[in-house]
Amino acid sequence: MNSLPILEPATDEACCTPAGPPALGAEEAKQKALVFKALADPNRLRLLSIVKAGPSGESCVCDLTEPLDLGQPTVSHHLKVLVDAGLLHREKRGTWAYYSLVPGALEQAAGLLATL
Amino acid sequence: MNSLPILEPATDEACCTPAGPPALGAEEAKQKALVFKALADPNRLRLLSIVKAGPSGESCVCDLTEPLDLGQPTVSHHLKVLVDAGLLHREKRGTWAYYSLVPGALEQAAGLLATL
DNA sequence: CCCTGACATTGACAATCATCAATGTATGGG
DNA sequence: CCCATACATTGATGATTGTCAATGTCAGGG
Repeated sequence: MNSLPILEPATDEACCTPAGPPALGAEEAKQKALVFKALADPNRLRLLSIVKAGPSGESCVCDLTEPLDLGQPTVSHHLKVLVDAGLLHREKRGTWAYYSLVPGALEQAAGLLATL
Repeated sequence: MNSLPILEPATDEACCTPAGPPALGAEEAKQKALVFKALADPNRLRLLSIVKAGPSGESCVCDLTEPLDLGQPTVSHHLKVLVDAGLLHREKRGTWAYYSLVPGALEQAAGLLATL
């Protein structure tokens, strides 16, 4: 659906905040908010944490369903949100689906706060 | 209501993720999610941006209502959410209310992503 | 005092979201 | 070919949330 804003040059204004629109353009703000929306759920934060802590750097859904005490469809839904936000990567091997952190995605999300 | 998690030592488990609970505890995750929930709205991101870009580092509500094209009660509501999240500071002088960034709050929020 | 201006609070409503049960799809084994 | 397993998708439901209109509060000016 949506991914991390790829550092677009603020498709909004010309150069140096010409006093017209506010510092952060409406469209730019909407893009950045999508990333934080994906992070704004406790269970999704835990999913990211588990995937990150995994020994091989990746986890399958069956490993994620149990520790969260959530149904499998719900976990699948959260994973989809994180993939759409550009934070997780999905790779299907055989019957299993393996999720891993997109390299640098968390750092880039953190960077969004510095460029407000 | 709620503020930035003050770097608590993860009131959850004993020491080194003893394989029982997942990497990020449920309570810890809920606390961190509160911060990102506050950031998960385009208009609130723009509010932070405007306050940050302000020449004196602070802005009153009347300066924030117009550029966002929102009603005054709505802006007041968003500002309250940001204050409750520990991101903004409110100071009332005379008839006006001045909002400013809590020093280091954005950096601390960004740091939450590094310690997932 | 009353009146105006700046802001907060309340109540209501529509929209979004998190969750689950049920069902769909595809892969691998027999 | 059939069945079990792993995961995704759909539909429904209750809970949050963003927004506004109306009202409340409080300071300053006449």
